[in-house]
Amino acid sequence: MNDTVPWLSDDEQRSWRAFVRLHMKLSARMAADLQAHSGLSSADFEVLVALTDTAEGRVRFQDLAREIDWEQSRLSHQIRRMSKRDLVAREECEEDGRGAYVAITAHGRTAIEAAAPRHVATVRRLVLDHLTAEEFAELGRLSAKVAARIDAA
Amino acid sequence: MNDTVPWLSDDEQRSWRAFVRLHMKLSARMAADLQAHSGLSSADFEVLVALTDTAEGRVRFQDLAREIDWEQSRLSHQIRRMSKRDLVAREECEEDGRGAYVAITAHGRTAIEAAAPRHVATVRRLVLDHLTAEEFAELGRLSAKVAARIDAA
DNA sequence: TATCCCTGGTTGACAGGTCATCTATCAAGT
DNA sequence: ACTTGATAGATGACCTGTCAACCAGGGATA
Repeated sequence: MNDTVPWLSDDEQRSWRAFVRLHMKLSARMAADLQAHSGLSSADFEVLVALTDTAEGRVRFQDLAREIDWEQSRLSHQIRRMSKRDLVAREECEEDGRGAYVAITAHGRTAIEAAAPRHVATVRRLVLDHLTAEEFAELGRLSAKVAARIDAA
Repeated sequence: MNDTVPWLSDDEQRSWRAFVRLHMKLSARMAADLQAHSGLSSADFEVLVALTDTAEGRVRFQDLAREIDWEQSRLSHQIRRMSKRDLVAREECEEDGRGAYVAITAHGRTAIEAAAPRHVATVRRLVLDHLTAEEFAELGRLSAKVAARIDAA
């Protein structure tokens, strides 16, 4: 089995490690910054963004899970915890007795609106400021290219 | 405060989301694959790689933590769990009564040697195969560039 | 309406991570 | 020796994520 899989070359190895390292540092920093300044975790933020992206401010569990690419049960746990903090609320689903809606609360809306500007500023400070517009666009293009094929691979 | 922070443009937003999305999918897939085929978590893998990278197969806690950029306590917990599974062992430090070494066990070595080829294959299948050599090098270059400045920012 | 399976969502147990706090040892200065 | 402060690492509480098992409501079929 070992024979059929060529190891990474030195250059490839360097690139790969840089890539992994960037993701590690970035997600750690962004999460810490968000938590410290707005009291929201990355998970909270992601859910709230998805909710504000919809017109009605409420979505079916399934749809939300698909939208942010999470497992069902992860979302279920997360929503339970967020409910306790009054960031979102569960609502019954009239059309389907099994289903349920997740709705953003007024408090949740306040929280994300307060958090968003700083979040954007952080993205700029940690990433955008260090790249030219072309470089950042290229990073996006390459990311999209790979991401699109990951599901199939 | 809102006024001083320009929102992301549509293009920037697209790039950023693609970037984040790639990270999410990739780490999820790699972790699942590793776990399923070798019984190791990403955390286990990272620790074992760092240990095999050293000549003696053992390192001081501090050095290991710095090497893989983890918090002290995270490493401590992780090593305790890995010890129970006989992947690593704690060893006393003669030079410094406070210190301790983490050493890879024979079983740990076997485990990582079994896991590595498939891991590399997965990196190839999910990422390298979808990019040209130039594109991948560029991805590495951009990652390194940003990562280098994150600590200071 | 009884039976079957499918689907939407929940739950409990457990691994992983962070934070604050604790213990033990070292290294200086007195 | 004796305090004092810094350093190495451990620990407990608590939050997050995964997995597998579960429960309840649809929808079809007989």
